[in-house]
Amino acid sequence: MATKQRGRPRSFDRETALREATLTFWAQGYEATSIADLTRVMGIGAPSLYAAFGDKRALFGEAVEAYQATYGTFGGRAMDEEPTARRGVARLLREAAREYTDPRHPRGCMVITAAQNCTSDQVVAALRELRVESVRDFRQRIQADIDSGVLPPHADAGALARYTGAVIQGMSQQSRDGASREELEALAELAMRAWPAEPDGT
Amino acid sequence: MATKQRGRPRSFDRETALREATLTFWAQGYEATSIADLTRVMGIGAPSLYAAFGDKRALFGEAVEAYQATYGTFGGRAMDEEPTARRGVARLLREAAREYTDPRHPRGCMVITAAQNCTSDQVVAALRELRVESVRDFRQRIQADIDSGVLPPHADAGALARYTGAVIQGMSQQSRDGASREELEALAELAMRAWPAEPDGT
DNA sequence: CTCTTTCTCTATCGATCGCTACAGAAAAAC
DNA sequence: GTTTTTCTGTAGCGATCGATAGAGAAAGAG
Repeated sequence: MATKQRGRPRSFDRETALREATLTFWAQGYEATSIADLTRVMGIGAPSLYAAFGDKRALFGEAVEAYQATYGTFGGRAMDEEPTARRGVARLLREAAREYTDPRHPRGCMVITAAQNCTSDQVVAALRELRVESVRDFRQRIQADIDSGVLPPHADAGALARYTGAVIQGMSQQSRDGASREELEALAELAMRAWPAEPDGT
Repeated sequence: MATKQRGRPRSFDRETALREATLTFWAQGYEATSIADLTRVMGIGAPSLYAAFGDKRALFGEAVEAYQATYGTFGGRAMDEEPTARRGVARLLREAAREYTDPRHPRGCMVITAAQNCTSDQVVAALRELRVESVRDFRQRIQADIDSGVLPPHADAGALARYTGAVIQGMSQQSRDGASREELEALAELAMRAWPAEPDGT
């Protein structure tokens, strides 16, 4: 694996370049980001970009993966670490308010925004699949709580899951439209009132 | 005003052409729609397009106006015709579920989707202003109900307004991701549970 | 050192972008 | 009919798009 490479080694750090590309795709979207934009922020020439990452679509794919592995982990962590679906979603929304307005990186969620108005069906479908998948995960988690009596039997797991996805997408859009962290936190707290109460009253 | 025009009259119907342009901008967004796309769906040549509408941005501006004057009227009508802000928003969300999934036109809301990932700051800002304005209108309507005792005094008009905007944007995105009318209706009904109750219990 | 391999830089490819000059066609004014 | 005005179709403008060919530079292998 780590065998000595022959020939001239690349003169830039691949991870750093990918991180810059990720931030640019996040801020501007897939199609609105040109190769010229990428070579500028990555600090490399076009041939180096193509040699290291394939083509624009492959680079975007790696950027989405890098996003999910870093900035996008808070959602899954909230759902995994909290004891119930309701608590998980409440924490996820609370943390999304902070993440989506963090001044250290672009606003909103890359998976939601980066492939909007994109002429490549393949790119559109890839990110849509990630969004649909996360709603499916919400649903399974909520249904488990209904089955085990943590949520009342009349609760609608599908509707709650889709509602949660919609609130997240709305928060992403609101953050891009200028909403502050405090405003999104108030929005998130309000959104949780739509949930049925758990037996212990939380 | 209706004086006889000299010279050759235009051979296409301006309204019809604008309607087709609106549907295309709605489906694909501002930047992803090329002049070639527009001339094809409008059935005219590029010089006719520029003579009748100015340039691409002016045509998009007219398309947004045409959208608001037709497909986009249901929201304002719901808020105007219902006696309270809560009832107005409930009806707005219910009707959005139908509008956003109507098979006779593109899915979702044009004002929300058409300027995403757009390199023209001017176009981005124009649609954002429309979105911010509608949240401001929600807020004023809700605050009036709080002041008159229709909603409880502890209600937060700003948070409720922003929450409403976020739910609408989330519903638009969910419709584009494949949600059905029935699914969006369930989502809308759930979203209304976050509202404080009115004195009459509705 | 020389040889081999790989990366980097310049320059550019064909395609498409928004947009328009120009000439001919069509209809009202006379 | 002729003249005048405006629209339409062809053809193409300069700029930018994603992507690459080819030559030179830089490192390990021998």
